[in-house]
Amino acid sequence: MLKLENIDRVKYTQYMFITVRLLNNFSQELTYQVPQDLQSAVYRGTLVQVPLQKRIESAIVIGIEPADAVYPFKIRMIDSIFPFPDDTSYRKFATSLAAFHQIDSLYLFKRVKNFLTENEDEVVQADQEKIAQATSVQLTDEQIFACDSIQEDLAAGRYQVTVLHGVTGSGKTEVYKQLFSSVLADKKCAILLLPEVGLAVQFEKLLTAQMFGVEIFGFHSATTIKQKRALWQALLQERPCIIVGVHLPVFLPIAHLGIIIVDEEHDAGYQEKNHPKINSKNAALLKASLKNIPVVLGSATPSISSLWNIKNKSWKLVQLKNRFAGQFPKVQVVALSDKKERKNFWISAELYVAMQQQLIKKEQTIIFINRRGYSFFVQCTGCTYIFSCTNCSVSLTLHEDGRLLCHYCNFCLKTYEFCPDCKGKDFLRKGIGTQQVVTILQKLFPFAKIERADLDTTSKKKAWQQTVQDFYDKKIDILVGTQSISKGYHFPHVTLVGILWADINLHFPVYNAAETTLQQLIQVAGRAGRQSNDSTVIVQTMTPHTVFNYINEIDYVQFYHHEIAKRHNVGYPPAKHIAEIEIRYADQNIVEKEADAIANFFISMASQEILVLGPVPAVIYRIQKTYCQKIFLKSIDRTAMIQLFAKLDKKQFLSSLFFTIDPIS
DNA sequence: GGTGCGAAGCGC
DNA sequence: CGCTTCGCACCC
Repeated sequence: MLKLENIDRVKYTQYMFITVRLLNNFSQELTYQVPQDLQSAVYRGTLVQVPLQKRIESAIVIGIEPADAVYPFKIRMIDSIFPFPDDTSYRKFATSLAAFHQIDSLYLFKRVKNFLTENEDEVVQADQEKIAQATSVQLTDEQIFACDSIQEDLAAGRYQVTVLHGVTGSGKTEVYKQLFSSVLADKKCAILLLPEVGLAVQFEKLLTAQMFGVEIFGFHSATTIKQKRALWQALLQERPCIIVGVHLPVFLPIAHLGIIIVDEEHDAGYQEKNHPKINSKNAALLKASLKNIPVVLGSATPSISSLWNIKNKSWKLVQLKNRFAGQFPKVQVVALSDKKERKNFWISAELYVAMQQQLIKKEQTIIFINRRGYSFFVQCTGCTYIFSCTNCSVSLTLHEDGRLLCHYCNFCLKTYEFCPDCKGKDFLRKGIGTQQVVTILQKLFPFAKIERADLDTTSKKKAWQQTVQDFYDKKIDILVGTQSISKGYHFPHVTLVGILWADINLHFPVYNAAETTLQQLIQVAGRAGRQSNDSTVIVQTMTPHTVFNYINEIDYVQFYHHEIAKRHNVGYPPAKHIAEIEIRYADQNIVEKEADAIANFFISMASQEILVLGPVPAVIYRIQKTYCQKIFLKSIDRTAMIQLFAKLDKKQFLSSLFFTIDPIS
């Protein structure tokens, strides 16, 4: 064993010198040597294990140094090379993504390393979903056309985005399966993204059941460490496989990737919940463009921005217009404002009659409402005091058991007998929730079997599964639910869907409220009539709005023309881009002062085509005892906004800064 | 004089 | 970041 102190400079030169950056948050660059037998495998970007003081750390090679360099300190030898799949575009991908989000360029490497070094014990159990077993089917002409079109891009090896607009029940999955088969036959991998873990698990099972002799890996928060390691092994060995997940699959280095499919591409779930708010659909587009492979964006309700890109970025549009089975439901819009005689404010005469018919025909009904809990808030009639959370600036929500809960931090108030302000005892309850609806319906239809399925009950996984199974088995007549039932479930015996308050989110202060509301309504409406030719959707609204003209799936694309004009007029995505800067700190005064300083900096530095808005306190300006201010930038040019933010010296502020391009609220 | 904890310093 | 070392308060 050679002692380092004894090696003179001549002997040094037989080694290679490298500078590395550690994958923890230690940002200083360090220099190491590489022993001769490892030299041929070390490049810029190679992951290595290096000794640091008394431990071994992971690091990335950022530079190769001249062999005759002299250092004023002892140079230690790297320990080993970290096994990493041979993905030639990965470094470019990682740095581009980091630049886009204005974060550390090693961010992706850190995440990949973290999942490889995760502890064995923490195993999250996935939802067990029932898969309707569909044997392989003869493709329709539409499906064949879609496959052929995308296969052309596959064969040509080009980056081409295809928006696959397929109405609910049109068999997009069959197209995906076909594409996977050809990619795998070519000894390449495929990525399938879904907007939430539950759906990813479902698809993983469906593909496993329907595609034989194919390696399928789930890669999301519900996959066990063992499964993740098996996937990593497969990637190292460059075995062809399908990787299913929400965000993580696009972050992986993959040697031979053939295609990326993003299902339900309009869904907000693709944006990560925490900063950096990486949108895996966008990340997929970046990855595919660097690798020259096709991307398929599937949806029954494609996003306005994707439809815009068909016009403006030569994306392709392929449509599946026909349902496999069953006809589209009849959509009926009724006004809740109308003072017609009815038993309860929330149940219109039309809905009441339709539900009664259902019970007589012994067919199932879904009642949809997008609110959690019993009602919105509790207000004192004496002094108008509203109970709100002590940590967050939002009103507390009343639950069935009388508790008041904060939806952001789970703060809980058990009793509220007296108003803390005026000691009054009279309270007003506003709004509507699933629990209240169940109570109302139970009164109206005393003999019907009614169950609820919202986020509250969904968190109790077992009970939720049982409810879904019971509904599937027709043990329940009426299911009252929130978002959670609108995705991925096929209840063939449902012939009536009632949407209680369709415009509940329509007047929310976000630019895409109409788009997301319509997408949600179509999604829910699509639960009806998967097997029947006579089904109905009743949409109850407080105030009339043009989006309700487009609920019929066939008309969806028409909505684009209506909506895009509005986006142009007010300068919102996709016509213009938005950058959001969040400024957070525990002290309110400091947050406000620093937010002003940052806004002034932007105003002084911004070019003509960047608009600076704010600072404004965030809608929920206090979450878990942290204050938050926001500044928005608006411009056609995303890069210009990124460069402007990059110019800001972040170290001078106490507040944490978070930067997001085109955030989804 | 021992110890316990937070701040400061260092890593190749 | 993770680990070691330094220094001061506090022990009774």
